[in-house]
Amino acid sequence: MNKHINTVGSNTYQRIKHDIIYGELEPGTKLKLDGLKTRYAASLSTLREMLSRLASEGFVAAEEQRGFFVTPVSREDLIEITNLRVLLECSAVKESIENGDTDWEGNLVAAHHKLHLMEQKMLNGDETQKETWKRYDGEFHLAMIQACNSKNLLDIHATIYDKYLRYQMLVLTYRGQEAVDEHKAMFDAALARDAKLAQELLEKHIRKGVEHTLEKIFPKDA
Amino acid sequence: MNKHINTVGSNTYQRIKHDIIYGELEPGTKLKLDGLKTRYAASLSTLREMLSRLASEGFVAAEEQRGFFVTPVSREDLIEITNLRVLLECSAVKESIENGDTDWEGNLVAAHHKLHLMEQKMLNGDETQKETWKRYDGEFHLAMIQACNSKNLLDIHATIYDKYLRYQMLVLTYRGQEAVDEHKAMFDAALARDAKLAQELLEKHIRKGVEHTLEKIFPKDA
DNA sequence: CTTGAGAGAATTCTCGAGAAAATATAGTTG
DNA sequence: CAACTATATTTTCTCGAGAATTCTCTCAAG
Repeated sequence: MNKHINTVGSNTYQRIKHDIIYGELEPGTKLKLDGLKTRYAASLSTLREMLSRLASEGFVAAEEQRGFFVTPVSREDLIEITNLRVLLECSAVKESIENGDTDWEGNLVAAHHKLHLMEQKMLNGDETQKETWKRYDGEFHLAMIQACNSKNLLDIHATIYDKYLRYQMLVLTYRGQEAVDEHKAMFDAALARDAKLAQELLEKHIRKGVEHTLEKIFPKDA
Repeated sequence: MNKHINTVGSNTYQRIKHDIIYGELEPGTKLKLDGLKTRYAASLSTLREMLSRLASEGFVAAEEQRGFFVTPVSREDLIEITNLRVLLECSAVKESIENGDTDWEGNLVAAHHKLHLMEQKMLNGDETQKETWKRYDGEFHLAMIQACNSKNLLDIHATIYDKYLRYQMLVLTYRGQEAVDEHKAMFDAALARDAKLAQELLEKHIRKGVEHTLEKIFPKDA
């Protein structure tokens, strides 16, 4: 029971980050300290500290003497995020498959199982838990790369994934059976320890998902 | 002269970051707020804000309710940093070479020239400006990937490079003619727009440099 | 000699107030 | 009417103080 210590700071940090990722604070919004103070019930110093953190992670844009903004979204940014995710996650999945032990396999099986259950629900028309589904999706992808033996890589990937997630939340589209099959195929490739195949499937999976998102958020570009 | 960065906060941020990278704040050191307050002449709130930022970049380790520490160094961490740098920089150099325009070439030529001059000085025995030399080295590597068309990638790379730089500063060894030749070869490959060759040379260059460092900081591996 | 409890000291965490800077408003001039 | 200047308002930036938590040292018990 690794209970999270509830300091005011880390609590508001998590809430602001969540609100940005899940679109409750819209891209480009000016974050006036006085407003946040009432909304999150924290002091200026504490808020600044957390906004600085979010700024260096890239969720908030900080302009000297001019305040904080929710980082804007753009077509180019989504493309960059996607390419980075492909680069990092493919590299990590290779390492992970080559080094993963029994524990890793166990966690992967569990993660895929949970995701698969949720996907079945979605296919049957129950779309009430999209946020939970997306969480299981993220946990599955994390489980795939967990054994890559690089804390640094996992940290960077986590941030990139959250940025990707924000774009997903702007549309929250469900690709249905197609995505389900892709997850299953990646899962099988990982258990079969076929790193090369897993990498190829993963890249296709990521890029296909983003294609949908791109089309919906930034349609029709020259 | 777009140089208006004179808030107390960003100033101390830069100084602390510099002191960590250049070893003036040793790895593992406890960063007591009261001590930093006198050393950097800033208030607690301001210091916390900047330490939080450095923590999310990975230069400082922050433990809830227990304060801040300079991130420790380790053999494993250096290996992770190196692998990430190879992954990111090789990917970026490919994009850069394939997309770079005339401006990019110009800046690259300039950066290599400055680096080369400094390398000649070093070869002639003038070792008084190692810090400047390392800066030109960094600027050359940055110039190589500058045209990769991904702000996100460049940002992450900059942080990873600074982490690598900290390990370099712990030993500050000079590989001499060997490294000079490698820089020249990469430079030529870039101008010839041979992305594949540049990637190979870059990976070898990075790994060779780190081999030296690893041996010096963490000698004797099982 | 080791272990554990408790008081005291040190340190972190949180807050509101005043100084500095940026933005908005009003007034003047060509 | 446009453009520039001076003033007023808003917002950010910086600071020290008090509350909450952790650490340290002493002392007693097994």
